[in-house]
Amino acid sequence: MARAGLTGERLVRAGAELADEVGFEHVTVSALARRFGVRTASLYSHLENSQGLKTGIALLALEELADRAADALAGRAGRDALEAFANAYRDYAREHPGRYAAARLRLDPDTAAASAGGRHAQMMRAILRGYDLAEPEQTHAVRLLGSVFHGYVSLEAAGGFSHSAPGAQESWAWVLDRLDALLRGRSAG
Amino acid sequence: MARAGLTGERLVRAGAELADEVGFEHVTVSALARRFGVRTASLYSHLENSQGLKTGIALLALEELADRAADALAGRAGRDALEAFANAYRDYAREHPGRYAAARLRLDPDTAAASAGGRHAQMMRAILRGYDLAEPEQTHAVRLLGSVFHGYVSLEAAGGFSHSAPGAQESWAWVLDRLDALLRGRSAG
DNA sequence: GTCTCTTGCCTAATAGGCGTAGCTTCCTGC
DNA sequence: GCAGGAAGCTACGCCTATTAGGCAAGAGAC
Repeated sequence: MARAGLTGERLVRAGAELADEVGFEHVTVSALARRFGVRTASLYSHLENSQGLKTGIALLALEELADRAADALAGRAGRDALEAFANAYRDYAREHPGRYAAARLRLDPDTAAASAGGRHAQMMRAILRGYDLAEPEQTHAVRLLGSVFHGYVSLEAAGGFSHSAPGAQESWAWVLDRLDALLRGRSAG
Repeated sequence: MARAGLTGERLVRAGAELADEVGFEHVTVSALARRFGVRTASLYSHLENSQGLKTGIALLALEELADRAADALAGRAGRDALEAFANAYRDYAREHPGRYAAARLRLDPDTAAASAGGRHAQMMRAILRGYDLAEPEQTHAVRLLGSVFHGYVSLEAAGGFSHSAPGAQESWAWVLDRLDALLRGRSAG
């Protein structure tokens, strides 16, 4: 019988594609097996279990998102960096809704510590170096940025902004502008 | 046989309690039936299906949350209103994590239109009357508030703020303060 | 070119969730 | 005291998750 060439890596990668197509909550071991033309049970040599698959997709997404954000940040500072970073987030979520949802999966502390999650926080702090914030304000600001980015992106993904004017893009630009002003400590504009 | 006294209403209510106890994603028709000491199939006289149960819980949560927010808002304006509203959101999410998660369920357009979702938007606009924002800024601001509240609350619920100083409460106060300044059009403070 | 051994995918089987069909039994109105 | 409907039941079919054990394809030794 022709072998399908399954590996943990390939399964996670295919799982991520599946997530983008059908939604992260519909990623199942069975669906993944179907995609490879293989029996469900066959995946268990390469996967701990269903949860492990989901965790793998989450880790992949966190890594990809961190890579994109890092690229976007390269050579930028201040408002420029803020916007590039924010857009990296939003674009990733729009292009890869399933992966983005996966990235929000609650990980156990050890897994989380070994994930790219830390890079995300580091990058936000790097952006904030362009503004003048000492601790504990800097931590507060990291949390604010995380909240706004995640909140906006997930409300947009849920369709919250799609049935009213103005468009989601305009509000996004306004939000980033106001956020920049807020961090600079001024706001009239 | 002793009747359990099932009704759609009671099932949804019990489903909401179950959600708070075990998490919204673990609410199942079977678990609900067990809770009533009844066979799974018996619930289908009162429930369309599993999705209908979840939708019911979502609608209940939206309603409850709107009621709380309305209470919090009564007699307040400006910054006071902003903080009361924000705290109503956060407190509800902390007391009822399962219900809060349910409230984020994506509803089909008709259901969404008939839900308390509109009240939420109306209340945000009411708060913004205390600030000086014309359209389209007002809509942008509604989206910003929604993003920050939802984003902060969901990151906090995911444990994102629990393993570092300062505490989530302090950041929350800072965020509300900055948000108020941002909306007022000033920010040094 | 054959032997054998590992590995990769298979079948079989259990357990649990969702949902439908059709049955029984209790309660109510008359 | 009976007819009819509502409430919950049994039985079933299908889907997903997961474990255990089997067999054959391909790799390396000779």
